[in-house]
Amino acid sequence: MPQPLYRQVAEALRQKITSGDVPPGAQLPSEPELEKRYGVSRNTVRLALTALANEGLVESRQGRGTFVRDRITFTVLASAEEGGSAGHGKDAFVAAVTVHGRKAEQVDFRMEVRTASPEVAARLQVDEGSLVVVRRMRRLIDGRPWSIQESFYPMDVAEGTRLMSPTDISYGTITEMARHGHTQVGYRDEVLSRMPTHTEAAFLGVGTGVPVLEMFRTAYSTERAIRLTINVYAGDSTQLAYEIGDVVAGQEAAQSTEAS
Amino acid sequence: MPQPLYRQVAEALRQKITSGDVPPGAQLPSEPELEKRYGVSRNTVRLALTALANEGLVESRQGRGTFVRDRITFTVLASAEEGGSAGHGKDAFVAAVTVHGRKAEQVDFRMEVRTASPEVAARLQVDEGSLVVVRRMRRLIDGRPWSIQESFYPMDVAEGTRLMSPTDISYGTITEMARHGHTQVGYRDEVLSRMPTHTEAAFLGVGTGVPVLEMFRTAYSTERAIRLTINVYAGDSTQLAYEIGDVVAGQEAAQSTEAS
DNA sequence: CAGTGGTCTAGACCACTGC
DNA sequence: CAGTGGTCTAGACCACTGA
Repeated sequence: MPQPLYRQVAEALRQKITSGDVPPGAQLPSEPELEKRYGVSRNTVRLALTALANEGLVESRQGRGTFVRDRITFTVLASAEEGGSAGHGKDAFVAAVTVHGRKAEQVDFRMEVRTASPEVAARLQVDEGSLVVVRRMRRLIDGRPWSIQESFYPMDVAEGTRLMSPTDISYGTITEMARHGHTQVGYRDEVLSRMPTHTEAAFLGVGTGVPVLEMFRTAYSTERAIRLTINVYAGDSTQLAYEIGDVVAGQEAAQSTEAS
Repeated sequence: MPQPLYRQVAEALRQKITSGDVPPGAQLPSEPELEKRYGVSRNTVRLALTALANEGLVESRQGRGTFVRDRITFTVLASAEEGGSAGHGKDAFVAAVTVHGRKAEQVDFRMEVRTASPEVAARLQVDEGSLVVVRRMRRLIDGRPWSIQESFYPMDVAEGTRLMSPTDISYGTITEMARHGHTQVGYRDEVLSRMPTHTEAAFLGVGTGVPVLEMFRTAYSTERAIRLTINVYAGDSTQLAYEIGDVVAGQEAAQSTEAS
C-alpha cells in the first residue's frame, strides 16, 4: 500500500489543477461524481478535498460546488520606504501598485483613539494603557480586497496634526510627521504567518485554509519610535520583498550580458 | 440551531487549552474517551480535533495520542547578512541562535545536482534546465524541527569548490564562494505565506493546518546572481525581522531616556 | 425543485507505540 | 499485547444555491 486512498485522489486532482487541465475559477466534479470516478466513499472524497482546500488550491461553497482558486500574487518591495524618501507627494502604496498597471484603492478610513495594548506599547516605547491614535484602512487591488492596515501613533506625535482626521493624507503620513518635527530615518519590520480570524477571512475574501501574512512595521526618528503599522495581507496573493545591500549591480550586469 | 456539534466539541477543548486547564505538552483524552464524554461519534470527535490541529493548538501522533502544542517563537534578524560580513568563521544561523541561549543544530545534509526549474532559473539568471547544485539541510532549535533549507548554485559557481561536498562548511558558504571569486554584496528576499505540503508538515511537526513562512533569498555579487536559498519555516514559531535605515538611534535614545 | 456541499452516525480494519 | 490515532465504508439528514 503506497499512499492512502484519499491522498491518491488528492494527488490526481492536484495534478489536473497544476497542469491547467482544470483552470483557475473552474468547478471540480461534484463529490458524488468523484466517488464514482475514483471508486471511493464520499468521506474519502471529502478528505481529499479538505487536503486541497488546506493547501489553498480549491475552495468549496455550500450549495454551489468546489472551485479552483484563482490566485493573483502581488509583490511589495517592503524595503523601499528608505527613511522618509517615499513620502514624495503620493501614497507609496498607490504609487507602487499603479506602476504595475493595476488599480489601487484605499477605502474605509477610520481614526480612533485607544489605549495601548501590551504589543503596541512595547513597540512604540510608551506605557501600556497610554493613549494612542489609530488610523485604519483597507486596501483593494483591481477591486479585490487585499490588505488591512492599522497605524498606531503616540498621542503626542499625532496631536495637532492631520493624522487626527479620519481621511487620507494625499502627500503621505511620513511627510506630515516630518513637518511636525518627527523625521523617519529607519524602520524595523517583523513578518509572521498565521491563520486569519473569522473577520479577517471574511474581508480578505479567503476561505478557510488560506493563511495571512502579518507585518509589524515600527518606524523610528533619531529620537524614538514614532509609528507602528500593522498590515495583514491575504497570504496566497502577497509577497514581501526586501533588498539588502547592493543588488542592483548584479541584476543590471546580468541584463546587459543578455542584451549584448 | 446553535453551532455544529464538532465545533461545540472543539470549542470546549479550546477552552480547556487556553485556560491552562490542559497545559502545553499535556495529552488530551483519547478519541474513544472523547466520544463517551461528549456523546458523539468518533468522526465528529476527529472533525473537532482536526479543527484544533488546523489552528496549531494541538498535534496528533499516531499510536501515542493527541497533545497540546507548545509554541515557542523565534525571531530571525533577516537583514543582518550584510554583504559578506556574516561569514566570519561560523555559520550565521548557529551564531544567531546560540546568542539567545538556545541549542542550534543543522542535520541531514544533502548535495544533489538537478536541472533548474523555472522558478530557480529565473532567480539565478540561468537557462531553464541547466544544471544547478542543490544543498539541503534541516535545522533544529533545542532539538525541535524548525526549518528546511535548500540552496541552489549555478554549476559554474559551485564547480571545484567545497560546495560540491555534502557536508557542512564550518566557516560558511559565503566565505567559500568569496574565496573562489564570488563575493556577495547584497541580496533580495521574497517572503510569502502558504500552507505546507504533507511532507513539510510532517518534518516541521505541525498539523496540516499550520501555515509555513517561505523565504526566497537571492544573493548577488557585483556581477550576477550567485545563490538562491529557499527557507521554509513553521509559521507559528517564526518571525522574520528586517531593519531598514537607521533604527538603532531611535531605540538607543529611548533606552537612555528610560535609564536617566 | 434537484443538486450541491455540510454534518453526523456506526461500524471496520490497519499502523504505530510502548509495555 | 492493549491502546492509540490513521484510514475507509455506507449509509443518513440538513442547509444552501440556482433554475
